[in-house]
Amino acid sequence: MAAAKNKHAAGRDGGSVRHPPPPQQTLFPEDGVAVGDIQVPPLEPFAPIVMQWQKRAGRHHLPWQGTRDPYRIWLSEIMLQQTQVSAVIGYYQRFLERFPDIRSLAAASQDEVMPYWAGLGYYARARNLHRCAQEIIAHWNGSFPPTAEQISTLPGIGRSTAAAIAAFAYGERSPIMDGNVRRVFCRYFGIDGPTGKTSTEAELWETAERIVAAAPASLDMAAYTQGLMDLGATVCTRGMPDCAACPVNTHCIARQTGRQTELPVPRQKKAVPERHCSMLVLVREGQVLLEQRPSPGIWGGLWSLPQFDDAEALASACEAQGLPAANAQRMAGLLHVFTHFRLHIDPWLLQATVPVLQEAPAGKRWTPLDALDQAALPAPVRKILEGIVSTLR
DNA sequence: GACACGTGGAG
DNA sequence: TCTCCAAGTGT
Repeated sequence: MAAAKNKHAAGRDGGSVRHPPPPQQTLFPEDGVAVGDIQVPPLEPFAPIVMQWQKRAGRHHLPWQGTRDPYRIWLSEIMLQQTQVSAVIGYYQRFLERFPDIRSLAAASQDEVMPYWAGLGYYARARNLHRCAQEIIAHWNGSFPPTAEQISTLPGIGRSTAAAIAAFAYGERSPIMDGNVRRVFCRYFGIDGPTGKTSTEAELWETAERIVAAAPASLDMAAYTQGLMDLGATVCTRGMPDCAACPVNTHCIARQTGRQTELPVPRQKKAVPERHCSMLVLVREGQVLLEQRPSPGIWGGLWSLPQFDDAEALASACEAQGLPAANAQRMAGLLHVFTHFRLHIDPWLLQATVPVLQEAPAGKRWTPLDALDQAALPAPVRKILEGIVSTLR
């Protein structure tokens, strides 16, 4: 154990954990901070302290807590990928009501599943979730594989999510690595490489493994795992961490060096391109024409408005179908921001007074305006249609 | 390693 | 308004 701890403390070739500067030197001479006072964080007590803190001061009443049902744990972990707790709670409860177990999910069609994910984002998660359910029914006799390594072979489940499921459902000692853990570790161990960089991520994973390896066999892995995330979410927060409330503050490198707001170091950001499109809101007899988005791709599997590069393309497509494009009214435009581009949307409302497109073309569907609640709409499309419905009323 | 993939909350 | 980024994974 001492060897492992020492190896970690010393930092490895190319790693960014720093050797403590020699004693008598000062890191910030103007502040008079004696570097000799800075201790390399000890590894062994970390996990037990976090575990005990979780039991005392962590979160215990989130909807997916208090169960060891892998299905519920899995669902929550997928929904929580890159998504804040507050956004997930409602979706989680509605989803479970409709699909209470893995068998009901596997038996459903993707079109039955997507409405329960619409608005949550990252729709490949829902498609993979559905595929995963069917795979578990078909190849794992309806129950989750017994180890994190096996769980991680399933669609939509990477190393961290697999570890979380195994830790919460089985108590397996596999570490997770998410935004919370990343922030806590970067600060506590003074890891200052850019997050996302391969070497930094490798160092973080290795740190996570060493902590678990150094912990006593009595460690409650579920509580430790939860505690790590609770710590990052409620104490070691991004903006202004509450170091006074932190159970591991004494050895935290960031706190000792006043670098709480510098760590973790974000990776450099790229310019976000702008895109434009026009969307057709074709209304006929209280119904609107929707078009299913191809997957993979943005909004894959959801039902959106027919989309065109610009107003001219929209108009010629209308005319080609015998629709009076000249009667289309331009509605208020809106800007929708994605991670990797910004989309300017110009919606055009066309109310057909005579029967048009009696049969919806392939990949399209007439949807009653009063059934949009249950439709799998992208967020901005829902916004557009809500505006239209209130206008027509 | 780079990029695709959503949405909304916080500061 | 604008930036950052949240219980990441797949290609």
